[in-house]
Amino acid sequence: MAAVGPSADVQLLDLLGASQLFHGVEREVLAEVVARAREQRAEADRAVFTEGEPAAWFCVVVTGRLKLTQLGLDGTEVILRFVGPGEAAAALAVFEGAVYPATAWAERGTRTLLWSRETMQALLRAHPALALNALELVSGRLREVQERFRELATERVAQRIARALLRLVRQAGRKVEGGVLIDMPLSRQDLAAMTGTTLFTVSRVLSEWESQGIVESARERVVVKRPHGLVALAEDLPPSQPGDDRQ
Amino acid sequence: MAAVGPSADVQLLDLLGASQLFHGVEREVLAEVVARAREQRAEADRAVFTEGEPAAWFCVVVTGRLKLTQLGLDGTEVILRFVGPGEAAAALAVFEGAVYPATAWAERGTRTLLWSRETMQALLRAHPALALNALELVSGRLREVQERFRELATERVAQRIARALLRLVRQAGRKVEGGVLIDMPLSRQDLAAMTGTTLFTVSRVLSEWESQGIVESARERVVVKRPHGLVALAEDLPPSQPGDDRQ
DNA sequence: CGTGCCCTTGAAGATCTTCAAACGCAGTGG
DNA sequence: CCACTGCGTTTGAAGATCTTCAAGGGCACG
Repeated sequence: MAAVGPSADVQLLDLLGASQLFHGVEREVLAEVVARAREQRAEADRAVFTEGEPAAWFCVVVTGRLKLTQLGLDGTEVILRFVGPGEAAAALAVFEGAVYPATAWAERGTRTLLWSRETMQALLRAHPALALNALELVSGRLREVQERFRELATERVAQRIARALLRLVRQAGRKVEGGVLIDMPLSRQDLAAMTGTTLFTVSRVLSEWESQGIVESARERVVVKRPHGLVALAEDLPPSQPGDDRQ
Repeated sequence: MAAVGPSADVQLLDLLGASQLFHGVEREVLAEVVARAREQRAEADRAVFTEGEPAAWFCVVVTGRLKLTQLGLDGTEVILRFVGPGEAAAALAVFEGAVYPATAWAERGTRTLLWSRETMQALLRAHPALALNALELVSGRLREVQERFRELATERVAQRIARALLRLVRQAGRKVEGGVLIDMPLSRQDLAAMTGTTLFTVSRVLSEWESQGIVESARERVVVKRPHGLVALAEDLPPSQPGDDRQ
């Protein structure tokens, strides 16, 4: 872990200035925020922070990605969401609770900015605009989790997997020949942990969709070939035809 | 709907002063807040606000209770939570989004305080302490929904029903002879909508628990006779003995 | 070239939903 | 006062959905 040097400041200012939490705050405040940050390269296979531990650091991803998980009583892992560049993690821990409500796993090569809980709370108190941004941030996240809760409560597995893939396309989609690649390592187990099912069921569903030409999948890799097909499945509409996806 | 008269001010000041959103703010601010509120008696069988409609009012319950629901695509109703006296509803709608993310149904005799979206946002901007309270409020709610999400994703129906009952005991429990009454009209369908199952399954589970002496239930009414029994079910522990509950 | 990890597939079965029928209590109106 | 009626509830039976367990395949990486 190292203090942020002046050379990195410009990039970081841009990153934070475009982030939901810090957007719209004055340049001088942003400079103060950057000055108080510590940068860290996350080590692979080690959690950046761990569910249940005292909340010490607020976190913004610079490059790479975090995976936020919770553990069920029986040890089943649930994936809450992925955190990409410019996005914040551990907001809850710092704004409200005393412990992290989730564990954060870093992809290889992930770099993060960290602020201590105390620093973050001081910044919020000193700059009301920041507190309002934080309120918006957390509110948006609440809306999203409530929606996922409703989906989990009312929809079948295939439908939920379709939704998960569509979210991932929006979040990490990259156009490739013949479709949209979800540009991150994504195992069947990951998809299962996102949708409240098992890796076996995910495997079966993806195989079925592959035979219908909706997706193409390999080891930790999914390409969505016909997004409209997934939308139809997610919205529980009559299945679309292969031709429906041309634009 | 009527402006709040001076005679009601003292009670309302107490109620708001003790609420999560307004606690700790200065008396004069609180007075301003009350002055800007409108009080409303909710009509039975009519929604106080409706999912998907433009967010116009922020809401705090004075007496009675609101039931917040969402609709699934197929019309299945999901209950997000209940809102009691001093608690806020439609926080999301006002702090972040443009539309209500849920529908609010009032119990008979429910009275609410309402602030327009614009008023609420002006108050937040004018009083940073209020924004920090709001941040804490929404953060706490996010933590709670994430936990319920995990439960829905990892636990069996009976376990989730046990948890729902324990939450209701905490929220609306009233000691009665032989147990704790959940002091509100609570149908099997309600419990099903809280836990992502069907009223039939809830009925079967409650019948089973009744035969074990854990609960006693009637039409829209549940008495928890052995809370520890429910805790054991919720935590997936070996079943407790009837004697375990004496204090 | 082996080894580990992820993935696939089948079969069996648990869990839960769906549908149908009927019960019983509460409130209503005769 | 009583029958009627509506609504929440119960219960059984059938079956859909999904999980669990087992076995094996295949790709990437060392």
